[in-house]
Parts: sequence; C-alpha cells; structure tokens
Amino acid sequence: MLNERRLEVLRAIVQDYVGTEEPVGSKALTERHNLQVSPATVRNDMAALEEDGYIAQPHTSAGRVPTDKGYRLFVDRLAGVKPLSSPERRAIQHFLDGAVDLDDVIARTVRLLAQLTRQVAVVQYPSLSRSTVRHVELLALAPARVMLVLITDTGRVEQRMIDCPAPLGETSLADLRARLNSRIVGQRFSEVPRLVAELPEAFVPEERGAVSTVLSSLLETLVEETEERLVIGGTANLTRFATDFPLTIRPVLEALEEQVVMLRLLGEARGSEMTVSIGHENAHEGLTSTSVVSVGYGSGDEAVAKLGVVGPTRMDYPGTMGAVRAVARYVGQILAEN
Amino acid sequence: MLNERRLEVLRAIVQDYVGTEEPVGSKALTERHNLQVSPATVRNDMAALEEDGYIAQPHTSAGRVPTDKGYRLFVDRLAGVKPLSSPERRAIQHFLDGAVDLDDVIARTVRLLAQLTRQVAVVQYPSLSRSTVRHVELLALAPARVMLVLITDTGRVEQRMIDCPAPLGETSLADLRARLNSRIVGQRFSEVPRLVAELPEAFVPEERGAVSTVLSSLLETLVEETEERLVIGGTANLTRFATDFPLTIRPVLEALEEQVVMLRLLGEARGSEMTVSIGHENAHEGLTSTSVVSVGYGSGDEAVAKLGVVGPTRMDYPGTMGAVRAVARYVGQILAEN
DNA sequence: CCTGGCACTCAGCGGCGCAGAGTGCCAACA
DNA sequence: TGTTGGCACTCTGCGCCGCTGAGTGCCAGG
Repeated sequence: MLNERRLEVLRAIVQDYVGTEEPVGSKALTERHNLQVSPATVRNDMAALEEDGYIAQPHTSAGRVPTDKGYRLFVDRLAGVKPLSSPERRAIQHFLDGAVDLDDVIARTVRLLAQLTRQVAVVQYPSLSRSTVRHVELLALAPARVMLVLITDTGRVEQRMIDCPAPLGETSLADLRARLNSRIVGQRFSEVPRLVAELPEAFVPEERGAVSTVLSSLLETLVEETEERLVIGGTANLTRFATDFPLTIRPVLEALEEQVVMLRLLGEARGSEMTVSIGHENAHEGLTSTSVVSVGYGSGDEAVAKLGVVGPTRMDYPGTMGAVRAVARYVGQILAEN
Repeated sequence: MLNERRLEVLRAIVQDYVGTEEPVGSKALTERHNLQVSPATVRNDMAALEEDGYIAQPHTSAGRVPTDKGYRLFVDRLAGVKPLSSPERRAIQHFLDGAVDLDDVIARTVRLLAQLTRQVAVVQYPSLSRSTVRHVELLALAPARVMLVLITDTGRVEQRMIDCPAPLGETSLADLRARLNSRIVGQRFSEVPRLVAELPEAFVPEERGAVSTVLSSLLETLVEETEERLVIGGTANLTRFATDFPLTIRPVLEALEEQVVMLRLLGEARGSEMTVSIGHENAHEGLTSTSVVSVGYGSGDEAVAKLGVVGPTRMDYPGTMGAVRAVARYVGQILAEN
C-alpha cells in the first residue's frame, strides 16, 4: 500500500504543514512540490494515507494534517538530520567558548539551544553516576562537624555538612583525607563503595564511628539522584504556536516545572543516540501535543547527561535534530577540554 | 476632592475587579458593598475618580477598571497586609523544615510562594556581599593549580580554579590557608580586601606572585555579581489571566528569563521593606501590565537577598503581600538556624 | 449634596449568507 | 490497473445586521 510516491506525498505534507501551520490540500501540494501527477491522483494517495492513519482531516472538506504516526514515519524513514551551516557552527563554538565554569557552560547551552531551535531547551547537569572523582576534601568546621567537598571530573562540586557522633582529631582527618584521595581519585563513582569499605578499620575504635559517618555521607552524595538538576530556557517560545492558547500552553509549563517528569522524559531513551518522542508517545499527559528531541552528551565517548528541546509535534524535525546534535557535540568538547 | 467615601468607592472597585476580572459598574457596587448611597451618587464619585486618573473605562458605557495610579493608592492607603491563617503558617513551616541544604531551601521556597500566591515566584540566592566568611579552603590539584573553595554563613559554597604563575609548595599553601582563615573567617565580605592586602609580603619573593593570584581570585569571587543567581517558578500561573493571550504572556516570559532584568527589578527597592511596583512603574516594558511584590529576607535582622512574586496588576495585593512577607520570615528563620 | 428618572451608547451575541478551498466519486483514458 | 479531468457537495471563516442589556451622563427635584 505504501509505495514510493505515497511516502513522497507524506513527506510533502509534513514539510508544508510545518511551514504554513495550516492543513494542506491536494492542489497546493502539486503546485509546491513537483510530484509529476495531478491533484486527483494525490487525493487518492491522501485517502490511502488517511486510511492507514498517517494523516487526518481536522474537519470534512479541509486539508490534511499529519498524525503522530505520520510524524513517526517521517522522522524514521523520510527525514535526515539537517547539518548546521558553518556560520552557525562557528557561532556555537564562539558562544560556548566564553564560559567560565560548569554553571556557565550549562546556562549558555540552554540559551543557545533555545535560540537556535526557537523552542524550549532542556539541559541536564552532568550526572554524577558516570563521572569520576577528581578530589575529595574534608574540612573541620568544628570538632565534630565536618564539611565534605567532592569535585568531579566534569567540574561539578558537591558539598555537604556532616555531624559526627564523636570528635575527629585534626590529624585523623588529614589521614582520612589522604587515604580517601589516594584510593578513589580517578575512579568511577560506582567503584567507590567497594574501595572505601574497609577504611574505618585503619582508625582507632573511638574514631571509627565518625569515620563511618563521613564515608556514608560521601556514598550518599554519590548516589543522590535528586541532585540530577536540570535547567530550562526559552519558555517564551511556547507562545509561538498561538492556537487555542491556555489549553495548549498551560500543561506544558506545568510539566516543565516538574523536574521529575522532565528527567524521566530525557532518561527514557537509554544510551546517547538521538531520540525523538512524538506526541502521545510521551507518557506525561500534558505533553501529548509536543515532541521531545533529546541526545546524550559527555566529555568522552560516553554520555554523562542529556539535553534536548521540547516543541510542538508540528516542528521542523531535521533542523531541530541537527541543532540538538551539534550543540551536544560542542558541549561535550568543552567539557573534555576542562 | 478625595473624601472618605470616594476612597471607599475606589477600594470597592479594586476589590470587585480583582475578584471578578470584569469592569465594575455603579449598580453592582452598591449591591455588593453597603455604601449607604444610591448608584447615582456612586456614579458621581466614579466620575471624580476618573477625572483624577484613579480609574478608567475600557470603552464608553462599560464599567470602571482601576488604573495603575488607582492600585497605587489602594496599596498605599487603603489596603493592609492580610496575615495568613494559622494552618497556612504551619504548612509553610512544615514544608520548609524538610529542606536538606541551601539549594533545597531555595527550591522549596519558590514552589511554596508560587502555590501560595498562585503567581510567578522569584527568589534570589542569598547575596554574597552581605554575607560573612565561614571558611576558605585551598586545594592543590596540581603544583601550579589551586582550587579555591569559599563557604559562607548562609551555607553557600563557591569554588574556583586558579592557575598560578609559579608553583606553590604544599607547606606554603597550608600556611596561606591558615593565615587567610584566621584573618577573614567571620568577617563581612566588604572587609576582606582590606584584611588580606598585605598577606603576600609574608611569603618568599618567588611565591608572592602565586599568592597574589590566589588572593585576587578570592576577591573576584567575592564581588562577582553575575553569581547573583535567582530561581523562578510557577510560570504556569501566567496562564490564569487568559485574556488576549500571546500578547500578554510572551513579554513576561521573556523578561523572566532575563536574569539581569529580574535582578534589577528586585534590587530597585533598597532595604528590606516590602515593596510593590505596579504596572508602568516597572522599568522593563514587557512588565508594564504586571506588578511585582518583593521583600528582603535574611538570617539576621539584615536582608541578604530578596524574594517576591510577579503577577498581573489586577492581583490580590493584601493576600499576596501577606504570603510574601510570611514566606520571607520563615526562610530567614531557617537560614538563621543553619 | 443626594437621588430617581431618562435618554443614549456600545460591546457581545446569535443568525444569515456568501465565497473559497478542499474533498469524494465517477467516467474516460492510457 | 493506475491516472486524470470534471463535477457536485460540504464546511469553515468572514463580514454584516440587528438586538439586548449593562452602564453611563445629565437633569431636575428633594
């Protein structure tokens, strides 16, 4: 049923609809794309596409609009990823190169992505679980109060206050700091629990409690998932699709503020490949008329976090995918340099 | 011209308009508020109020709507601050008490404020300039590479990487750390430059360059204003005033994303008293139909930062002001306990 | 200074009819 | 069997019209 020309018709419908935001009819199609067939033929093809659920009519005697299924087919088989122009690439690089620290890199990335795609941008902070330890510092703020500072290879810094059950001497603390660093610097977070398990035994009994407390606090910091922060920008772009307003925009804004929802959305696709989730494919009901384009990024070849954009299902997929991929690459590069 | 009854009429107009979101007429006024006079009299008063610019008609033969000037008068002379109910107070306290660290306190505050006022909440991170130093830590990551960690009394942690012109020995670094801490811990940031000015002289000439580099980096961190981060929440509440949509909401979303704009908005009122900025009083042109209610908060009696809400000029001022003030107090309390 | 009465104004709403775009179907043709 | 032109039909969107009702301003009387 789906011969070559029908796919071509679907592609044309998607392209036109994305451009004009209006249902597209058979006549307009044959005019704008040189399909080499008459409107009548296109009408037959459209009827078939509708039969199969790739397109739909908003009302009788209106043009056709792609369905989620139609967009899916378009993304999977009909559309490539449109590479950015080289001025665009240079602008990205230049913009990101100006960043002074991790927070700044992330902040700039969000702005960049929002501007480039003219949609809502979402960037997850580099996840702890894939990172390695660069340094651990312990500071005695009071005899039984220690501050733990953890520095990761992505430049992220986590700190935490610890109240120990018993005081920990200055020399013991220095000893613990040295032992900790020699064991875990450069290691994956997932390795750390194993590596520090027997550390308390090196200390005198009356200090073991305090040492254990410090270590368990360190481990907590490592696994803490609530710290999977993300940053969102470009929400003003939501106002661009101005049809039936409050109904469309409100649930999206609400979903965007629920970090949990967004994290699950980004996390859904394992691995770092580019993922497109279209309309009803999104679990969250507020996002059933939006699509999410996301991809992993990282300092090495492995992804440490994800970034992406949220926009209407009626979006320019090739262009958006190109921008998302390009930004992810450059961010990865910047992180690697650091 | 502005006798007691006319003020009463203005108050009634504001209250009704805020409640119904529709222009209010003379008849409805006399019915809902017992003004003890006839609609005709109220009409005369309304004409006078309009003459003076406190109210306006959207079109001839429609009811009246308060102007910015009318709201101003209402806020300054007619409305008190409505205290929260005690269940509300308990809910706030309970909600904020669950916070585990500074980030969490701020995040919870934003959510709370947005829910309580049903408007957009803005919370500024405790500002560095008013804070005192709790601890400074220096870590040698490499011979000529030092990480500076600054901990403030509000629990905030700033870190920064420093590349020194020459290597700094481990003992010198420990020395510098000790001297720094003994001099500046507990001091206001503004005092620090004076206190560390002569520190390099205590070191051997070949290390003075490195020491100076570290110190100037410390001072930079202290004055860095770009770090005046703020957190925004409840943007979905913007969709509540659903009239003439894209035009209203878009510039507001854009302004909210411009940290600079929002910081200036919050910063405009010096001191920590509650400030209400109405409509065109806001410098930013995207916010001319919104009002900003803000107040300082802090761990002591002095404000370290501000928080507030952004909403339509047509907002419940007494209620909003009550919520903002209450939240600021509780946040201050939480910070002080820490 | 307040009040009731009265004429006037205007936004909002529903009904009406038209124009235009688009469809489905059919018969003819390659 | 697939393609094409023709034709009748269906609807949305838009502008027009007139009505209703809320609200006003003004005036004369208390």
